[in-house]
Order: sequence, then structure tokens, then C-alpha cells
Amino acid sequence: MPEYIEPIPRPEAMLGKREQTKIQNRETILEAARRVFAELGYGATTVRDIIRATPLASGTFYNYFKSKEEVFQAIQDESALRIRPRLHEERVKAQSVEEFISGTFRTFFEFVASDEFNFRAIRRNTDTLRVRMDTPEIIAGFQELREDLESAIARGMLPPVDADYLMAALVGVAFEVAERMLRREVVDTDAAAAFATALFMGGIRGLPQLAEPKPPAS
Amino acid sequence: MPEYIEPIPRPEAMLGKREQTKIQNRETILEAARRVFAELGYGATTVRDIIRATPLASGTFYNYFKSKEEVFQAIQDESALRIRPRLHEERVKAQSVEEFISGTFRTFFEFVASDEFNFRAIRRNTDTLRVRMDTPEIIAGFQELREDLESAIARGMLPPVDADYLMAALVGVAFEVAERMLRREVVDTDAAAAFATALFMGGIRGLPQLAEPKPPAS
DNA sequence: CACGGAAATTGACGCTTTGTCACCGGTCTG
DNA sequence: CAGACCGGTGACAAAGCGTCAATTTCCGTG
Repeated sequence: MPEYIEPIPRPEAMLGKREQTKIQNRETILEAARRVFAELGYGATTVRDIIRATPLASGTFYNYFKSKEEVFQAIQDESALRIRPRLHEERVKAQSVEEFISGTFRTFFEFVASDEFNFRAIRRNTDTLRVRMDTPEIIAGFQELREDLESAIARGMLPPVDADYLMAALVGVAFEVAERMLRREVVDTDAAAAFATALFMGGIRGLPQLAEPKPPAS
Repeated sequence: MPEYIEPIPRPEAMLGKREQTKIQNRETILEAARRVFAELGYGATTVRDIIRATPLASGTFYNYFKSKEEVFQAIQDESALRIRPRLHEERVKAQSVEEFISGTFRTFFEFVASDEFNFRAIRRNTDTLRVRMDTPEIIAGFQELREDLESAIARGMLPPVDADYLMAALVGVAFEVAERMLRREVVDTDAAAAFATALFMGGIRGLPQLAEPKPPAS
């Protein structure tokens, strides 16, 4: 039986040419895709448009991604990967419901504002139509939020409410309010966070309480 | 100058053959599209797939719709057109905030549950990706909700809060909670409505209040 | 009833996009 | 330095797109 050889993790600078161009090409494609999506909107963009915005051959594209959806997903996941730990951290260090909620919203809205390019351009589509797409990484973020809520309930910080619905409500408000926030002439993340936080701070108190925690539905 | 001749509005049953097949064809296409979208998901569906699910020729399709987006829009708009008046009515006849909010949510969740086929199938897409699309008719519904909120504020039923954000929050919660509701083994619209209503009933009280009404942002 | 023309349907056509794969040049390993 | 092999290349077949000249269907009129 052949011994399994661990690939040697070479220091950054000493990567082989092969590895370098692989990273390079991937970034080239993602960069081009960001430009094209922003220009044409997701719906109107074709794989060929992305390839044309690149010095690469069509075959090369398919070595890295198998469709425009996958490129799109990668772009979204990059954002999700940057924001997710921050949100989680914000919530675990929260000493009160208020900190939990307001920390989540403030972090999210600030991120959205800073990442505005991605957040908006990506949603732009032909005419008045808008698309919203949840990648696995984003869905994992939702899942994490729900777990954090359940943990907060277990610690007695939150009353025993339906964590699944509460998660959904938080997500819905976060995304929808973020969208409106970005449309205003002056983007005021504090005001948006204050609004959303106040809504939930007042609202959670009156939520129907469960005898036992709700099992995950999917 | 030639006299303008008003087209004679004939009684339903006496429509000319031309008019009848026009209505017929349109419905044939929409029906086929519903099936195909449900089967393949919106993203994977091609105009040709829809045409193939129909006895018509490709050219005919383009006499009625100019793309799959437009078909999709028409399907969505049909739903929106059915639910919008009901929601509006529910809100204008509301004598209190509680009636306003709970009436809106109950009506919406019940509709979504009855219209589940459209609501779910339409969102299904390749793999874990989901799309959400707001048609002009749906956006008009949002607008109407905001106007109803503003009118409620004017009547003193609601405190002078940011109607734009409140509308966004209501919409976000409605859609996101609806989605979770449908995933559960037993779809309980009352429970979902109770949850969402309680959230807002408690939450609205504490919302930041405005000196003067917020002007529309877009 | 039959005829002329308006209106709508048809499907083949030219063009674009899609995804693949045989080829080949540069890169790595021994 | 040689040989293996990884991965970029672009031509290609298959499929989708939207159009339009030809054709059929319908309607109003004499």
C-alpha cells in the first residue's frame, strides 16, 4: 500500500508557477465577472461576456467554474465569508439581548454599506426585476444565526421563542431594510440599525413562547 | 377627418374566434410555463422548453411574450393582482394597529399557503440557489403598503415612524417567515401570523419617531 | 356566398452561446 | 536534461435565440 504523502505547504512566495497561475486565473475571472455583472446585471450576463472580459480562452473558464451561477456564488461567498465571523463574534460576546440584536444589525448594515458595490450591482437586473440568491455559505450564515439564538435562549438571555421564525424575521428585516437604506441619498447605517434594533427589542418581549425548543425544519 | 369608431365590447360568449384563440394561446403558454418552471426551476428553463411544452410554434410565443422573464413576470403579477386588493382592503378597514398588522399577515400567509405551488416552485432553482424576483406589480404592492402606513400615521393610528423602513421590515418578515412556514411538515398560517404580528405589535411602540414624515426615497 | 385583405401562425434561417476535447507548449520531477 | 503531465487553447457540434417571408385562418363586405 503506497504511503500517503502530505502535500508540502510551501511558503507563499515559493509557490510553483503552476499554482501561481491557478490562483491568478481564478482571480482574473472573478474580477472580470464582478465588472460584467455590475455592467449588465446578473440576468443579462453570459459566460461568454465574462470570458471576453478576460485574456483567457473559453476552455480555461470551464476549468475553474462550470457556469455563471458558480462564479456568482463564489463572489457572494467571498462576501459571506468576510462578514460571517464578525457577526458571530458580535453575538457570542453579547451580554444582553440588546447587544445581541444591535450588534448584529450594526455590523451587518456597516458591512453592506462598505460592500455596497457587490450588494447592489449584483441585484441589478434587466429593467425593474431584481434577483436575490442565497448561496450555501449565506445559508450557513442563517443557520449560524439560528444556533446563536438557540444558545441565547438556552442561557436564558432570550425567552423560549421560535428560533427558526425569529431567525427568518431578523434576516428578512436585515436584507430588506439594507436595500432601502442604500437607496437613500445619504446612507445612514446607524439610523437603519437603530430602527431595526428598536423593532426587535420591543417585539421580542411579546412573542409567543414555546413549551419546548422548536426542532429544525430543514 | 375619419370618425373614431369605438370597438364594440361584445358579450363574453360572442367573442370572435380571433379573440378567443388569443386568450387561449396566452393561457396555454402561461400554463406550460408554470409546469416547466416548477420542474426545472426558473434559472434552468429556456424559452424553447416552454415552447416545447406547448403545441405552438416558436414564432407564436414571441407574439405574446418577448422572453422568459416576461412570462415569469406575468405569472407573478397574476398572483400579486389577486392578493393586493385583499391586503389593501384588510388595512383600510382596520380600526386599530393590531387589526392593521394582523390582518395583513394573516391574509398574506393564507394566500401564500393556498398559492404554495407558485410561491415555492418559482423559487426553486438549481441546487441550493434560490431566486427572488419583484415584478412591477409586486413593487406597486409594496408602495401601496407604504401609503397605507402613511395614512395610518396621518390618522394617528400609528406613531410617526419611518414608513419606508417599516414597510421594508413588514415585507422582509412576511416573505422570509412565509418561506420557513412552508418548509414545515404542517403549515400553520395562524401560528406564523401570530408570531409576526406579536413581533410588530411589541416593536412598533419603541421605534424611533420622526419630527416630520420621511419623503419617499425612490 | 364568395372574395379581398387583415391578422395571426408557422418553421426554417442566420446568428450567438454553450460545453467539450484533441492538441500542444510550458512546467515539474527525478 | 528527458519524459511525464498538467493545464491552456480554440475549433467544433449541439442547442438556443429572435426574425420574417410564406401561409393559413378569420372577418367584413358586396
